[in-house]
Parts: sequence; structure tokens; C-alpha cells
Amino acid sequence: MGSMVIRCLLRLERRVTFKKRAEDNQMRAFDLLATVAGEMLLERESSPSSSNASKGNGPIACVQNMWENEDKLVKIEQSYQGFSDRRVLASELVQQADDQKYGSEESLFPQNDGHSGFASIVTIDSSEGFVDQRLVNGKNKNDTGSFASKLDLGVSGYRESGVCKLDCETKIMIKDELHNNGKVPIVTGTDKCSLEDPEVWDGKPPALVSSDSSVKVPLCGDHIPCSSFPASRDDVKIVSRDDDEKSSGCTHPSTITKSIRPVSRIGNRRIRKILASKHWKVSPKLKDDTLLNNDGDLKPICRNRKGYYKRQRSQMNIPFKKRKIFERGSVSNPNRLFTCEGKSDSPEKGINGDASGSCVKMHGATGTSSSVVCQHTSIQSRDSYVKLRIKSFRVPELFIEMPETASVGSLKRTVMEALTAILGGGLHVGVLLRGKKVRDDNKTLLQTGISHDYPLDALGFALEPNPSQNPPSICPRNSSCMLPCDTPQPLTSYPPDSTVAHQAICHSSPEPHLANLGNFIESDHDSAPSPTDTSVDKSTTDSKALVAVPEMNVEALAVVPVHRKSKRSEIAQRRIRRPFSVTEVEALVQAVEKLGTGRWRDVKLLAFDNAKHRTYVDLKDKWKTLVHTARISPQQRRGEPVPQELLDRVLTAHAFWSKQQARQQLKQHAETCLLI
DNA sequence: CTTAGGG
DNA sequence: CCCTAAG
Repeated sequence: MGSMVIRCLLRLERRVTFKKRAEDNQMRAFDLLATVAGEMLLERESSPSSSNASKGNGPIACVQNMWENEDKLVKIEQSYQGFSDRRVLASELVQQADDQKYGSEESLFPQNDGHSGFASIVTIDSSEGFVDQRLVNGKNKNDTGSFASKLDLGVSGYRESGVCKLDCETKIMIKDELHNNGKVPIVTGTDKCSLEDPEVWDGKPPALVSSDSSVKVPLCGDHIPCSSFPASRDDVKIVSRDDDEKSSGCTHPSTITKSIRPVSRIGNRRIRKILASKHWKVSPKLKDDTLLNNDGDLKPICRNRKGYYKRQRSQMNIPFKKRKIFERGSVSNPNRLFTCEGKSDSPEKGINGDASGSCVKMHGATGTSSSVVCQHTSIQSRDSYVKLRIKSFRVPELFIEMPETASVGSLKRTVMEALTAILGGGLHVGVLLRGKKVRDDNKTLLQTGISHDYPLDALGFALEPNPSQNPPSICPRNSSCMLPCDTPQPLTSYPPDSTVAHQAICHSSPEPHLANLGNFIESDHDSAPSPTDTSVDKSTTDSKALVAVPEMNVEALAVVPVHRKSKRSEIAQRRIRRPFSVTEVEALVQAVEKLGTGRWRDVKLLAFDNAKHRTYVDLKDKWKTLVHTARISPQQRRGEPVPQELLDRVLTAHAFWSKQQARQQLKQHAETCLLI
């Protein structure tokens, strides 16, 4: 039997849909999941006739289309409206998906079993895992070139299945059969637990959402007749619709009477982008051939050797720094990730002991392990080794806001930057066993219960922000990370003007632990402007807002500009300011006295070799400021006072070495003259 | 990668 | 601290 997978964003949308028919727990559960997971795959069975050929091709197709119009301008919804629109869209999607399968608009999530709520969720995850597997295992290894054909198959298969109409988003993934074969249901501990935790979903729906529900519902209804959509090829296209894009951005359905079309398109766009970001690990092999080797192999191409140093630096404790420098390298990461998966696919690639090691290494080394949840683990027994296979990490949900005039290229970059930031921001891997976080790092796998005979789906991995900040809850909910955001602002106060298009939308939790997610949130907000920083100029074409959504509290929805300076679209963050201590100054002075002022590399090695956060440039800069400080009056000095004695030495040394340097130059000049 | 300087 | 031109 086949199944269709729909990947969509159900963050806000769900409210609408579910509210309406949330009579049963099933819906609530789903709703919850949506909240928690943010993104998910909805799997539906499709006609058994669908061929296997279409397996796992959906996502590819999606991505493919995504970038079809590389050079065209992408039009993205302009504002705040996006929120509600998206919601509408989502509900539509769900509806349609359902209809396609069951032709009933009543059962959004048809369930056959008692506690279907949960079951469905499981299914969903499973499907994803399956997809992943297909993508990885499938003969993709060496036939990247067959992509096109695959795509076709996928499409045709879909048609055959009798599922006529696919909405833009809907067509995202289509797979067939699978339920039976070794498909390993992937239940993220996260999701599971979230569902089980009444605390999580017992909460009332966010006011924000509920307010719009009235509007949405009717809209959904309109779209229901999906069965009659087959003809509208247009609808099937995921991305290439630049033509009618224009018709959208403008009208924001404030009333039910407004046309749905525009709305859904807007939403679509939104989702597409999100999807793109989520499928990034797949995309490279689709379109961006620059990332592929000539032979179409998926092997990553390392083109940035220079990246090493900087990367190293960034790994020290300069989390955000220079990420943009890796634009190239970063972009290729997906490939690596993919490669990794492919490799791990090989039975021989089993990892023993430190399972995550190998994979993480591969991903991590590239700084790209994405965050969150995914988990597809297979534990096989071979001797006393436990083999784990991490199919992929799912990237946390991202919201991207970009001006309509932004190019596709910039969109790509933006997404990449967001991912890079997320991935390189100091995440750590969390291990989940049956949904529970394994906290004791010292336990052996065996002690923990991860043994060769352990259920395949019991183990999970999650990328988490900050080890010490995780909530006690079993739910590794916070697995998603946040991009640098400034002080959150309640969504309700979101200014409905176009400027919002340039702001980041950040769904964040007010909870302390979330507020401290990872290192992304810089501590020095000295110049942090308000979320509505006016410096964000509309003429600016730079994209902004990239935000991973910590799925927990929707109520905490907040909108914030990710970048203070509109100029900087990069996610790259400034390093944290770390004032030099007197001790450090002392060491610096001493080193300079000995080595002089032109050998910062040596100074670094001599006096700050173990201070990873001090680069030779830092030392050079510090010396510069020290000299300046020594020259100004004590009253003008700021910060921790530096002993006058040291300042005196600074001046002395500076004078000495300056003279020395001058002499050296004279000498050389003289020699040069002589030679001539 | 290092330096040197401006920002 | 960042960014960059230069070497």
C-alpha cells in the first residue's frame, strides 16, 4: 500500500482546524503534537496501486520545484498577515490531504484505533523515517542523475493512486507502501512524551490563534473539494508560480468573504520556504549542482580549505563568528550530511560504543548537524556492539521573512545561514531512550539499556541547545533552537504594517530555560534596539528573520528582529565581549615587552596560548587600546582600571618597539638603496 | 595565515 | 570586537 506524506507546518494552523473538531482527544493530541513538533509529516495511505517508484520522491520534487526559478524573484508574503494566512493554508492542507484519501471532510485525521491521536502521530513520524531511509538507502548513492526520472515516477505514481488533486504543499511527499517492510516507526521521544504530558496540551489555545479561527474554518471548507482538482496542474506546482504571485501579497483576508486563493498562496509560499529549510539535507542533490561532484555523486565537495582556521576559531568560543565566511562550505554541508547518511547506511558502518560519534563527527565536523529530533535508529546485534544509525536530524522549524524583491539566491543563503547558525551554535546531542532523556553520560550503553536486543525505535537523538538549561521535563522539547533574537515581543503587539516583513518572527518561550537556549542569545545587548528597530530599513533587501521555533508554548509567540543591523543579514554573531583582566593585561604587556609589537602571533603563543578566546588579533587590538588608554587621562578611562604601572610599561614598550621598528625599516630601506 | 589599521 | 587590504 502506498502512502502519501504531507509535510506541512502546523504550528498555528492547527488551531483553526482542530478547534473546530477537537471534540476528541485525538485531535487534541494532534494539536499538541503540532505544537510540540512544529512540523510533521502526515502520512496517509494511498491506493495500493501506487508504485514504489514514487517512494521518497516527494520531498525531492518539492525541493526541486523550489528552486526552479532560480533567477526569478521570489515573492514572499509581506507581513504579519503571513501568520494568519499560513494558518489558513495549513488547515486547507490538512483538509485536502484527508479528502484525498478519504473523501471526507469530516475526518481530518481518520483514525481506526482507539487512541488514534497518538497512533497517528507515530505513523507520521514513521513515515518520515521511512522517507529518509528511502532517500538514503534507495539507490541514490550513485545515481543522482536519475533524480528527474524519479521525480516523474513520483508524480505519476501519485496520479495513479487516484489521488487527484494535490495542493502545492500537499504534493510534497509521496511514498508508497512501506508499512510492512522493516519500516521502523520513528517515534521521537520528544513527540511522544509531549503527548503524554497533559501539562503540555492541556493548556488552552493561544488567544492569538483562536481569534482567527473563525476565518479559517470557512476557508478550509472551500478548499475541500480537492477531488476535483486534478486538472489544475497549477495547483500542483509547488513553487513555480511567479506569475500569479503578484496577486497575493496584497489582499489579506480580513473577512471570510475574501478570496481564499491568495491566502493559500501566501501561505504556501511560506510553507515552501519552511519546507525547503527542512529538507535542506536533500535539496543539494537536487538542484544546486554546484554542490555535487561531476559524477553526480553525493560526496561532498570541499572547496573551502581556508575555512579551517576560522572554523576552528568559531569552534572555540566564537559561536557566531564568521559563519558567513563559510557560506560556501556551509552550503555543502547538506551534502556531507547526506553522505554521512549514505555511509551509515552501509551495514559495515555500524558504530560501536559511541554511536553518535561517527555520524556526529561527520556532521558535526562540518558544523552542520542539524537540530532536533529525528531519529531513526536501528540497533542490530553483532557481538556485544550496538549499532546505531542516525538517519538524519531534522532541522528545527524556521521562519523566514524576506522582502519580495529578494532573489532566490538570497533566500537560499538566508536559509543556509540560519541553519549554520543553529547548527554551529553550541548544540549538544541528547540521547533519548523511550522518550526519556538519558542524562548520565557515564553510564554504559548496556547499563542504560541500549543493547543489541533493544527495540529499534526506542532510541533517539536530539540536538539540544544548552545542556544545563534543559527543563526537567522528559520532553526534549527545546530541541529546537533559536537564532539570535533580541528581546521577544508579544505577537499581539506585532505591528501589522509592512515593516514586519523585515522582522524576524520568533516563537519563543518566555520560560527561562528557553530564554537561555544555547549560545545563540548573546549576553551583550548593549546596543540591542527594540524589536521594532527602525534601523531595519525597508529598502533594504536583506533578508532577516530566521527563527527556529521552540515549539512549546505557542502563547509565547513573539516577533523579533533577528538582526539589529539590517545590513547584516548574516546570522553571524558578534563574539561576546570579554574585557581583559588585569592579569591578562599584565601577561600581554610582558609578552610585548619581550617580543615587540609586530609579532602578535608569537605573543599569542607565548602568553595566551591556552586562552582560546583570545586571538592574536584580539591581542593586537588590546595593545592598541592599552596604548590609547595609557595616553588619556585616568578620568577618561573606563572599565576595570589598569594599574598605572602597567600602563607605564605599555608606553615604554610601545615607544621602544616603535623606535625599533622604525630603525628596522630604515635599515631595510638603506639596504634596498644600496642594492640598487 | 598574519599584520596593520580603520571602523 | 569586526572587517579588510596586504603581504
